Amino acid sequence: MKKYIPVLKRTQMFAGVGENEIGSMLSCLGARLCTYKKGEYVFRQGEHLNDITVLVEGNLHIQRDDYWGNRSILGHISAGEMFGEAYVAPESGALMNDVVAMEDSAVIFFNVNRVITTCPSACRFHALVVRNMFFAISEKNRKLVQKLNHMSGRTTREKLISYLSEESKRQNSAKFEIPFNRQQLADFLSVDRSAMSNELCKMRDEGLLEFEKNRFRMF
Amino acid sequence: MKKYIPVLKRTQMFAGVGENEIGSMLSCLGARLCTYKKGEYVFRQGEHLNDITVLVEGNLHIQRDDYWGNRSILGHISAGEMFGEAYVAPESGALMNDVVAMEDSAVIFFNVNRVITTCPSACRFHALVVRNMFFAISEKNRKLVQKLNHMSGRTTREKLISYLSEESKRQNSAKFEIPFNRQQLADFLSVDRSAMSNELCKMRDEGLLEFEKNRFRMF
DNA sequence: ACAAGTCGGTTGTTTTTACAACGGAAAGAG
DNA sequence: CTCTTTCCGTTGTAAAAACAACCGACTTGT
Repeated sequence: MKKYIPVLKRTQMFAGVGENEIGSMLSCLGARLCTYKKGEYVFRQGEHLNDITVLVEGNLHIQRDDYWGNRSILGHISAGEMFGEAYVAPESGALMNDVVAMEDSAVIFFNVNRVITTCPSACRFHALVVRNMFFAISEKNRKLVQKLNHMSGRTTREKLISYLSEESKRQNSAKFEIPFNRQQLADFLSVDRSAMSNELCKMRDEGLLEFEKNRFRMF
Repeated sequence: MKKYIPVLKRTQMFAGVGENEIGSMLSCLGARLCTYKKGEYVFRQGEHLNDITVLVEGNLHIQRDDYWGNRSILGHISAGEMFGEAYVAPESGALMNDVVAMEDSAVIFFNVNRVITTCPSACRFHALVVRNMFFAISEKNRKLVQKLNHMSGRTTREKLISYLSEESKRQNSAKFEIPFNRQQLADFLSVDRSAMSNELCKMRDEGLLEFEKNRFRMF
């Protein structure tokens, strides 16, 4: 497990904690290392989680099968990312997705109760980890709500307006750049790329905005 | 503030904490009570939050204006609900929405740093509050991810399949009930009610499922 | 320099959705 | 019981999106 401490140091969870401290916290946090061969399941649909996990090597797919067995990929996790933190609440019930190793991978499990209960002894940095975790989930939450707001528009135009308005506010300027190319933006908003491209151009022709590549300006 | 302790006792945040303990924790958590007349703003777009808040009386709207000033209602908060917890991370930036009192309301603010840092002295129940908060946002996170998955389908049918498959899995049965009527389900999935109703009937005619009111059965 | 690949815009067709309007069944109120 | 309201299915039409296919501009690698 020691060899992965440098990876852990760069995670949100351990932000601001030194390598030595991480090393001494591992047992306190109930850390366990598991490795998976390509194709093996890290989690299966129906399991109950009690651990927050960090992928320290490899990469994973989150996938789901619907009632009739049609599979879809919901996301992927790459090294340094945390996952499972949304399923650890006692009331959250069974996991609905599978998590599968796309290549040989290594995962560290942290018992959630050990993580969020600061030990009275030692562990000077435990409170910082709790804080990091809390803010990480909180921030993830915010992003999800925002994305949900963008996606709740009924038309492509509504979604674009919602997203671009937000980005303009966030960057506090009518001129701003977005971190997506067209395909990525379309995926983010769950719309068809060409239809979206079309809609953007219509909006430009109507004088609502201008753009060039990922640089936008609104009027 | 004391008069609202019974309300606080019923919140997620203080689940399992007695009224006496809540009373003695209030100062430790940096609690402040603010009241608002109908129409007043609790938060304004552009503010930075450092508090987790609980609405203890009245009800609030979350609303947003797009770049050209078109207002939309994103949600509402009723007594006992917690809000603002998604915006307290240092990196989360300015609030993008307004929160407005729909009737005379009372809100209790808790400083987030005081909440998530268990005080070394007293406060036997502080650790429980941290745990409650952590699980509350974790669970909210899970629900958001799930809803996002349902909404990322391109067609009404895809959204329905995603939602109903999930519900079937969750209730572990091909027969299950949903907690929505048609209009609520349509709103949840961000589609038109009549179009959705239509699609459900098509799926029924194709032999994929049966339903009656909010009772479903899948084949 | 050339080939291959990526990216973004455009167009036309088909499918799907939103929207509006209506009607019947059921539930609830007076 | 009757009136009103709510819920849900149905239909038709107009609007919008998905989809597929194509093109030109740029990049990248060889």
